[in-house]
Amino acid sequence: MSLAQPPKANTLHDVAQVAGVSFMTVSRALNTPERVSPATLEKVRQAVAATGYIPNLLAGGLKSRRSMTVVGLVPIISVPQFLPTVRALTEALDEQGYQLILGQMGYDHAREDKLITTMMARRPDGFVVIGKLSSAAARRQLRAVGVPVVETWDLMPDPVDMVVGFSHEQVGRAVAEHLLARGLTRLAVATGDDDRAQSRLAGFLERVGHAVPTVVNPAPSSLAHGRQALAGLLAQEPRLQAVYCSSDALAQGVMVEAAARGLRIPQDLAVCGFGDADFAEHLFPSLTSVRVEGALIGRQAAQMLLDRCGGKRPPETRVDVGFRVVARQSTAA
Amino acid sequence: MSLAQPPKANTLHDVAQVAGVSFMTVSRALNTPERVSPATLEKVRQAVAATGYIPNLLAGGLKSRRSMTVVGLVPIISVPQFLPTVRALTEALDEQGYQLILGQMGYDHAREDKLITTMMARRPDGFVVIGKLSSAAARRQLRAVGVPVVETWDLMPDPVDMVVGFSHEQVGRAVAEHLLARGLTRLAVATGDDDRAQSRLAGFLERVGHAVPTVVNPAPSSLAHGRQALAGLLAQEPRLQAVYCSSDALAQGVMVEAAARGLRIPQDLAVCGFGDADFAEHLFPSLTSVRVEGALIGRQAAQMLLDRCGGKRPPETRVDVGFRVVARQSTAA
DNA sequence: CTGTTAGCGCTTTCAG
DNA sequence: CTGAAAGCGCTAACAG
Repeated sequence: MSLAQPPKANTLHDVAQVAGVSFMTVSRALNTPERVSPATLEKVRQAVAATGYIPNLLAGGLKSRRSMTVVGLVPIISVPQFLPTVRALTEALDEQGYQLILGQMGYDHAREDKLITTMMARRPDGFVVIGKLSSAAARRQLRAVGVPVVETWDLMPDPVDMVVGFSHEQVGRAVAEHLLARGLTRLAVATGDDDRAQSRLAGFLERVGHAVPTVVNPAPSSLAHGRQALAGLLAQEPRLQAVYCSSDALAQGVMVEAAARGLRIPQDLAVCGFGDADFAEHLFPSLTSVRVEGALIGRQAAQMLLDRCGGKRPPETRVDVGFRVVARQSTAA
Repeated sequence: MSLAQPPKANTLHDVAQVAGVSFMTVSRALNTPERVSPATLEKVRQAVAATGYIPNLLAGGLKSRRSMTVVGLVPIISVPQFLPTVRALTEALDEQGYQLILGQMGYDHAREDKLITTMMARRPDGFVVIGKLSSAAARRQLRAVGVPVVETWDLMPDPVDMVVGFSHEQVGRAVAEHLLARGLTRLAVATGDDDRAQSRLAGFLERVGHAVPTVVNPAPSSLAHGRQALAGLLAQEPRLQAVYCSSDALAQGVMVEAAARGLRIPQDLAVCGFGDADFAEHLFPSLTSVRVEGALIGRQAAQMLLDRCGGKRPPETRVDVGFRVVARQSTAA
């Protein structure tokens, strides 16, 4: 071969030699310092500093069966919607010494089985999934292994293990209610084609009580989709009064297209988004949306996972974080 | 203790037993199938399927010193700017059997040392950093260990190891040139306070040749910051002709604030962003911005890293992916 | 409180 | 082409 193996890093043995104790004592000094005498502890501390020792978690994990990693499965990372969750999750895990291994499932459900098998090879201590696991094989596999799993951003009736989310159907109903309460009756929907958006649509239609003009675009939805959607919806129903959009990006697109057509919001057209992105309240006019505590979902998921990893009290297995319709100018009466 | 250890998964031994060969042969069948007879290969294949065997990469990595992981360090994951890079990086690594471990450094440079030490404990085969490593200690440590490092989104003169990015000063100059060429002279800047944005600002001012009204806001910048910024800039110079913004989110905020004040774009105020977010070309009016191939950066970084991991040809050590000012309506003459 | 003894599951190396 | 031996660096269990 050409190159030598990567250089060997210092090990517990090296530190032990410098400190003049057994390597096992060094291990204890690092992991359970309360079981080591203060004098020894100090010697070890200095030896660690002198050698620049960094533990090898691969080795530790092999023996202890705790890799101190959690796999995070997202549809694709470039969807802003879920970033607060990923961020909070990563931070919460990091605080406890766990790291996040990122996996992208794509919206087509195709990679799911392969990805989970790949990830299992890393022997993670848990899985956090944005959305639900849709592959029966994957669900079976995870259950069989008994690894903790938190599905998020939804409240499916039959989670693999734990779940923290909210009811998308309720969101749909609440949005419909919000619009109807303002006397808006000629409604329409611009929505992504993912499961959650479809659930919201179902709830929306249930509350409205009849079909409405609808444009469905492939997830992840974008501002461009929103512009196209409004064009399509106006073609179906020129006298449209309000549009519910399955994301704030979509809603923004609708607002842009409305502006381009000289339609005033909310006088000529009311708009409601979903997700309450950071920009929603700062648009002009400000955008009515549905606030979801994405960061809370991430923190909660981390805690549920770590509780279970620690073998602590049986953690909550199903957490509803709720949501809130935030009324702003775009749907003002 | 309360709970038993997690259940033991199948090992090479289990598969070997079923297949009626030695465990070493199974290992070869999986890793170097060309060195195993077709008949044996088939037996092993069936045994793997029957047992549902999933390799243990922790064990493999311990001996081989190749963990098949790469650490990705981002400022914070919730900045949309870098997502195409993270996405492409994750995908490119996954294709080669590598997974991405995510680390968030924050914009304050404080966590850098601690984070890198934490990550080193996982013995990654490489690091990809969005931005530059600023801690001298961290840089020294990484160099000492000899682990491949790719810094991205910038072209610093003294990278730790490899670098793929572009010149932010050149971007600043190009944007200034673009605005000046349109006869706009009363310019202003709304910018984030991160290193890269500051470099662009420096290039911008160099080309302009004199100071201009400037509002600096803490990264990551948002639409809300953009609105505030325009308000602040107009207070400094009511007859403003053009604003360069260090991100498209900021630029969008400037556009929103302009709309709220009844200013027409570009007639009353020209606006230029940076990053060419997906929404830039679909705004109304469409937003002039600076296109950077974020996904290319991710793919290129992955390739450089894996080339080096494979001990292949000395890979490129410095790649300039360039950029392009995309002129749109927001700066039309 | 400290040390010794066994591996964790795999890859490397060396023999057949 | 296949097998046996050794050990990666650490933790768990048991001894002192």
